[in-house]
Amino acid sequence: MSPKPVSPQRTRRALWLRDDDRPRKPRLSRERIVAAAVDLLDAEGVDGFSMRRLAARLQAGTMSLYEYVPSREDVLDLALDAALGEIELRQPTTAPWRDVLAEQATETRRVMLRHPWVPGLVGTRPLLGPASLARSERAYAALHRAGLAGPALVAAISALYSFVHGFVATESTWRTQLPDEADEADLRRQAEVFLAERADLYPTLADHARLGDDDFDAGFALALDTVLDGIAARLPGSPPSRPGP
Amino acid sequence: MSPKPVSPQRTRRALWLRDDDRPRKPRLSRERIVAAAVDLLDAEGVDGFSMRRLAARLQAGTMSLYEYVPSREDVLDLALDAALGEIELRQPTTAPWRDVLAEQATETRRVMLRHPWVPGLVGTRPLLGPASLARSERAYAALHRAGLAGPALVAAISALYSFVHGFVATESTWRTQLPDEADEADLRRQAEVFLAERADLYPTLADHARLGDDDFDAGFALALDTVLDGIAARLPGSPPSRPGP
DNA sequence: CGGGTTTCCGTACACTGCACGGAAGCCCAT
DNA sequence: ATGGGCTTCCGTGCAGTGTACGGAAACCCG
Repeated sequence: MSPKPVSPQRTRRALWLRDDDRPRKPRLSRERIVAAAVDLLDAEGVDGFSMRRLAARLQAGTMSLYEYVPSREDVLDLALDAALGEIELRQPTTAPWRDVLAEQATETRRVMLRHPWVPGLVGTRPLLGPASLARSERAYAALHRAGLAGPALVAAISALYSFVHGFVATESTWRTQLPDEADEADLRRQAEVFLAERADLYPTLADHARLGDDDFDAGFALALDTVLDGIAARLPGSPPSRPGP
Repeated sequence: MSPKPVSPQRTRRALWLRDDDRPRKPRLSRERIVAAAVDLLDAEGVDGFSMRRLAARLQAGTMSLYEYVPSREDVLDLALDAALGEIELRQPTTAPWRDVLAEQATETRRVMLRHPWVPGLVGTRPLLGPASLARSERAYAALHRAGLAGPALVAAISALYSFVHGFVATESTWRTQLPDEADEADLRRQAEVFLAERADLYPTLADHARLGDDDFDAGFALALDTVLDGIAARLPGSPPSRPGP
């Protein structure tokens, strides 16, 4: 009655949902590999990342890595969670929700900018690593204590972190597109000209969007505040803004 | 006095900032190539995308493509903008800002879900193609007419589209992680178990986040409304919520 | 000291992006 | 008509990729 009895592995199941117990004693280790992967990614970006180069950094044969890690893709999963693990949260869990969330958001951005390959990967795989989950848990808890629950809670967190990830992703592509100071002014000017030439097509844009000439820090703070305002408006005991359908 | 007289090309300059005039008459064309690229990406995802496979689809030699397109990376830029060009906007520019923005956001999401490789690419390169710019222009115009300008305007748009991109990126990874109906229930259950097992570490999460079991449509609508509320609160002539620093 | 387990890794295969240089078609001036 | 130049097209080649396979060597415990 079952036409397909066993399909051995139809999609790569997220690393976090599997488990793996390897006893014994090595020269390499998963930790060492992941740490080296983060370094390599910092230095060369995701394009310059390869298993051979990673192994070389560890002074090991390429295939030795596969004793500790199932695939290149999984190394990226692990490196991503390791990087996100650098997010440090000083605010006590009992602090006002807005402070907790603001700190998380800015810290997340700081870490993502320190590892410019992170934003690109975040949009590519589900965040189920322990570091990601720990971060989510704190955010959920803060807003739950503020009175949200169920779908409204999920939506609020979702709005916040979708925004943070999206913002830093585009910020990061802009920043790495302007790598050294010399060409930076050059490219900015070129971008200005580019928009100015098309001012008939994009008049408002040409007027207001300075295309990466902006202060990203201030922009982030402003946009973050906007999102937090939106969340605040949905908290119990705040004026109903507009009736839903 | 100038130590580095000419550096031939230090980073790949965004395609849109270059120009290229090719007269004459071909069997291939940039349009045909880009259209085929979108098809290939739809069918095989970004991992299955290669210049050889693309050429095969066009019944052409691999190297013929390079007559029309400088590099694989540029093909991806072009395909991305082509896909974003499918965003259709029915609202007249004179409609209320909230309607314009809401339509843009949901249409963007629809298109991104129709081409599941799009969200992953968006976080990877600046959006300077004509389709992206046209979309931005409309959004800027709508909010400009509502009274925003300068950094506040930029921040509002930035909040909105960062959110949309971020949301659809994670939604998309979840969806493609659950490709066929058979395993879907399976993975959902596994994810539930996964969280339940760790309920001591992530209590709030285990309670409220159903981990992809949710209705993405409703979640998006809710979160989008939250962000729009935040923007509304910043419009001129709305009650000051909290004093800034 | 023998056998089993576990780390390490050389080799090999199928695949990638793209540089190079040649062939073949077209346009136009003479 | 003929020659030259430009522009398509693309075969070949190179350096590089992820990882399957199977062997070597080190260690543990009997």
